[in-house]
Amino acid sequence: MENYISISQMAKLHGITRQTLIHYDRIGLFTPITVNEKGYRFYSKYQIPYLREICFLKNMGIELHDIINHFQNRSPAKEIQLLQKQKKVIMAEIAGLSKKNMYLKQRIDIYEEAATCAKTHMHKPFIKKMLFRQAIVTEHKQPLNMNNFQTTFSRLRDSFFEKGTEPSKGYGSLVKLKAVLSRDWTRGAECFIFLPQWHGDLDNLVRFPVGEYVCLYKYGLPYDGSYIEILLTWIEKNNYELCGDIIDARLLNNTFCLGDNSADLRMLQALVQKRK
Amino acid sequence: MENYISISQMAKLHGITRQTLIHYDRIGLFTPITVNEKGYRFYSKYQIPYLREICFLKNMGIELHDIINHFQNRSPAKEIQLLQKQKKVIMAEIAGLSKKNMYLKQRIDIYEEAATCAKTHMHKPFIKKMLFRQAIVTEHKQPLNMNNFQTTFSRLRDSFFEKGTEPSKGYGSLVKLKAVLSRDWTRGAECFIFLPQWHGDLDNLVRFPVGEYVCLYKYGLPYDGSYIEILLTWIEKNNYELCGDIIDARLLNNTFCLGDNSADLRMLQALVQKRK
DNA sequence: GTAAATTGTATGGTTACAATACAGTCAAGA
DNA sequence: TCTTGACTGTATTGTAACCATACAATTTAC
Repeated sequence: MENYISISQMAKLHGITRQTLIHYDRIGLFTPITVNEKGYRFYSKYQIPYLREICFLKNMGIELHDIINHFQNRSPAKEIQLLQKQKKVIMAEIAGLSKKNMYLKQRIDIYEEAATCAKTHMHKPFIKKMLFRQAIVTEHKQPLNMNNFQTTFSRLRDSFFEKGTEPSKGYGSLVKLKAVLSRDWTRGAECFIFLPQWHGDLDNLVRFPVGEYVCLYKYGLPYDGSYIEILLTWIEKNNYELCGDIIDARLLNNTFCLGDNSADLRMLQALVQKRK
Repeated sequence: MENYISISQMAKLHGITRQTLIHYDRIGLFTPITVNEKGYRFYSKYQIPYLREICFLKNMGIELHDIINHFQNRSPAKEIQLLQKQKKVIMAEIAGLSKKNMYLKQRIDIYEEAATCAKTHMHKPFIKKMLFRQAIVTEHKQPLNMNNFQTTFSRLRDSFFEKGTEPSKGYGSLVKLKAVLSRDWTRGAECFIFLPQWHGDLDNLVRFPVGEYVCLYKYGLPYDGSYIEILLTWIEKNNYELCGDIIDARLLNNTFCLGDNSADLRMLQALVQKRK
């Protein structure tokens, strides 16, 4: 067996294992050039480029099944087709992973804000510049109890998010401007979900303007008048005026606080401008 | 069972299947809030956010096993850790896929060149500007037969490429300048593999300069004097002069032409400049 | 001649379900 | 009341590309 290569040598030469070569033999992808009377597999030097090619295609993520088919009837033209097809697959995978990356970043950002900023600013209004944000919105089902909150949110979510996309930038409730003026906080109350990406025309779309917002971290349920009053008092005292609905954004997923609303961290955000 | 949600409804609400919920029940990831005397599973509305969270983490690519562990002892701080860890995983995956994408592009480029350009230019010298290229190189083992070609190439390959990286830009042989001058083509003959990416200091590195190359497509083995003569004659006639070793690059993997060297497409490339 | 290395086959495990088979349960219409 | 169809349960097999392991036979090295 001078000019033959044993299975372990062949495996070592390609950075794969003996098991893998046995597997390839079984599925008919790559078989030894000869087998002796004891059943030992022997490969030839000239099979090396073939196995390299198989390993290359495998490393490119092509399924063994497809590699087998490809080798049934191989030509440079067909190889180009196969590689181009796989390139598309890989680009689609990269696109998918990038999206996941974005969702993760958005979530992490929210949680980190909740973990750090909230401690220092708790219950005290402060000014913060907010970037442009979009949300989908719907009116809260009345009366405002936990059950209806759930229902409204679920419905809103299902109206937009297919499985796969995730509302990773958070969600919350709106205290409408007219509600503020009438001190009837839940009047026309709305529920929203921030959109993770830009979207054009949607009929229930809200665009939150860039600008200075008076913010306040708090725990508990939305539409809690006491915090809104604190916010309004601060705005008055500091010579600002309210320019729109007040956002009551939930920072932590409510699975962190089932049965304990005191752990439900939220952030009030009110767009303001200096009074002239 | 007024306020309960059946398994199929719950599945539909989350864009998953009944099977999946049964599976989650079995592995203890997400169990129904109650089971009736007939064994029917019933979920609660308040479990929806939990399942959403599970689906989110799952869609981010986190293993169910890790999600189970995470829910054993969950806190915002630990969730941040989990998400950041997953973000790193995903970024590593993107990096890996991008590399594959590059390898595929390089292969496709070579094959397309072989498929299109070769037909029009076959056996006729032409001028082409080449970009900067790097290769690792080693001397051919003498005598120059198929066996030694294989051996030299394998050894060169193994000296640099670990499993995972791929010599996707092609490889070939060098006809040394001194060999050309002495008309003894295989004198000091060398074997090289183009590097897919920039590399700094390597002891067997060759950098092929940017510049004008006289090229010629041909089939067959390297060190075939007749084609080199054609090239040299053309250079002379067109008032150029040879400025370095002649590259004999293999364009198609030799698995396309085992036992039929006439199908072995190669390209001679000789760096030249106009004679003053 | 013996010990160590290598080879063979066979089986179970991995992940997150999908598909299928088969039986029991439930609500609605004839 | 009976039947029909929709829904539920459990159980089993299959997926992809191997890895790990067990155990027996064979070869190689000393």
